[in-house]
Amino acid sequence: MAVTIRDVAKRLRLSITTVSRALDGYNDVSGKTRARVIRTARAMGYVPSRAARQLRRQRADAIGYVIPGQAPYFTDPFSSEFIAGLGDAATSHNLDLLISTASPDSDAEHHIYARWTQSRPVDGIVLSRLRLKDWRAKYLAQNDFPFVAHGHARLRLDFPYIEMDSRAGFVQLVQHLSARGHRRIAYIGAPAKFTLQAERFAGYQQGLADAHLAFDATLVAESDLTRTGGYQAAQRLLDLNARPTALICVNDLTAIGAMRAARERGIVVGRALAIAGYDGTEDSEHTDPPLTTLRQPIYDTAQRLVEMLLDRVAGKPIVEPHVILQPELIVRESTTFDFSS
Amino acid sequence: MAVTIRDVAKRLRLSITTVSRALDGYNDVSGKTRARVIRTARAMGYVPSRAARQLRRQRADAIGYVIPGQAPYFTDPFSSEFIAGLGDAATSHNLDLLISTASPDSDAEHHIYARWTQSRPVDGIVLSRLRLKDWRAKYLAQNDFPFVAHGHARLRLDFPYIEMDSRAGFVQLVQHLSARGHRRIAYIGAPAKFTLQAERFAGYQQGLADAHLAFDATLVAESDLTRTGGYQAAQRLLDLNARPTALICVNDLTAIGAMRAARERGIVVGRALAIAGYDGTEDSEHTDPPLTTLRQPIYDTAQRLVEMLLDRVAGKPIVEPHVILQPELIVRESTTFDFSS
DNA sequence: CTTGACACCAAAAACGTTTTGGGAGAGTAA
DNA sequence: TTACTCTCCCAAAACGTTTTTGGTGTCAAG
Repeated sequence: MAVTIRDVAKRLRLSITTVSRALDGYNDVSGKTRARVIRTARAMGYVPSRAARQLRRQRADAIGYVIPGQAPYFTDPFSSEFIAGLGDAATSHNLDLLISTASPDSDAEHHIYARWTQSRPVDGIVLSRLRLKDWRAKYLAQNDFPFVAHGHARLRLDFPYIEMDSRAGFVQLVQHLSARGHRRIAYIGAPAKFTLQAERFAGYQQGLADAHLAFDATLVAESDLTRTGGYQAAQRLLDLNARPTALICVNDLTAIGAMRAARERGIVVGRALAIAGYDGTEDSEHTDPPLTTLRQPIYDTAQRLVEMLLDRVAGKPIVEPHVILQPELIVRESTTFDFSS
Repeated sequence: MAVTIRDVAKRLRLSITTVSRALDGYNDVSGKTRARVIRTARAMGYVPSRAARQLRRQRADAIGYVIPGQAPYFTDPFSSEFIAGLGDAATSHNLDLLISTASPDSDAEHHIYARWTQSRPVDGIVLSRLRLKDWRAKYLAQNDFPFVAHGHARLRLDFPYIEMDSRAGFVQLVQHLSARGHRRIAYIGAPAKFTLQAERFAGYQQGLADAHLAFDATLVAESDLTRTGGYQAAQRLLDLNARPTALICVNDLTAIGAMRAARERGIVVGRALAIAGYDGTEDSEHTDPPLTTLRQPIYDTAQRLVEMLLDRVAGKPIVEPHVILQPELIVRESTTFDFSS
């Protein structure tokens, strides 16, 4: 079928060993022979069998990522960009990227992690959207399986991660809004189990405190990080008697849904209502009006995570195992109107 | 390290063969022995090594998909939903899904397909966003590598695919617009090499002809299927002296970008300008105003493609190798205003 | 009693690599 | 010459499965 190393060796009248070592760049092969081998191998279209190599080296040369979505409607641009980053990094390191989908804490999720750690089709795993008590982190650490994460958990566990200081970001955002005269600032969040919710919500509260604004629980809604979720949550908030003048959303998707709810009520976003999101997705540039948001470098983060993971897999110490990045506040028309005037 | 079949056999004082055959459900193992084997294997946490199995069976139990994006900014919800469909289908068949990214006709793309066909980490490949002369289809067919496609190519090649009758969809869309009094209907398309462009453009032209409207080349713009691309293309069209009153976009993303261009010019979408897209992504529900679009069942299509691919891999004849689906016209406020009044 | 048929199991080959442990020959030093 | 060191190459083992081939009892039929 496919051309194997044996075919190449036979053609060259060399041993399999020599061909293998020549291709792998060992220095116990003469330059002439190596050149001959490489030329012939390429000419014959030889590519090592992945399975055989994996079996022998006990390494898969692949990494895995489980998209944390609720199928069939996961269309979060965060995931897309994250996957693009992982994919490109993987390719440039000659790795394969294995993808699966499972909603958080579902049976499917448990199953896939069990399979990946036992059957070892991947050398390491990238986690994203961590939960405060993330069973995945616990499980992988327990089984001594290499992994890195986007975001951290509140567990007595040490693992490499990159996270955004989204708390600081939201503090900054509240400040931005209060400086424009907003006094009733609402917040649409995510389920409490997610670390990102804990931090962003904390940032929101901290921001209120900094601005000497009272926290009002009725101005807080929980959603599910989707457009539709944001739409529904915003409906409730906008129908309050004392309507908020500003809406901080846990991510851009939520904000996009919220904008729709406002429009349906004839509330002009950017004038009668300020709305802000988080992520800095391309979507946010094209909303009406363009959305104020906190940008995080999703693609680059994904790439960097792969680097960290590879070090982890290789057993090398990781230079900077806990990276904390600052999100960048991007002010657009959805929040520029000054309410104090 | 991990527990192997040998360990299980030793524990049970059975041969490796028997353990293997018991687990695989052959009927030349007594029921009692089988039960014993299964129980012990589970208790010991035995999971067959993927690599060893692959090597021996000459099958990877995995399928591959290359995201046709321009990194780093691929955030097309089409891909997201497509991947979700592939992933779920793969999981339910106990397959792995390998993902890579490469922009069309790039070196990276050639490289990845070469590697996947030679090194065989996947049993089959799913293609999407076909090109008229798709080298991938040609290449895979030539190398007798199993694949299926979303959309077809204009090649003398027979392969299984599912495609949308987007031509008919666009005819219907033009009819919808002309019935509302639009006479200057513009079109923002994609690069000509894509099959989807050929078909949708043809539908647009056919629709004009059906409505006895003259085709005007200045009302046609080429874009790149992204929001930003749509934004730029729309700018040109909206700055024409004789401005179009309707804008048909090759996909939703393009339409979203176009809407922004209109807003920046103070043109009220839905009143002074009709805009329509294609795909029926969740995005389209939340734009301002909500976007008229042609919905295609991305997630279901992906799942069905996996089924077809598996038949192909197994060498089974495919019941219905060429599926053609009708997109569903979803009329929303972006095109409801009647110009003839 | 012999002959199959059947149920069960073991040994060994094979999949295609990488790695281990030399080994032949040439050159150099004593 | 002998002993030693390089340089270049190779045979064989190993990775963990599945599959092929064949062997041993037991039992029923002839």
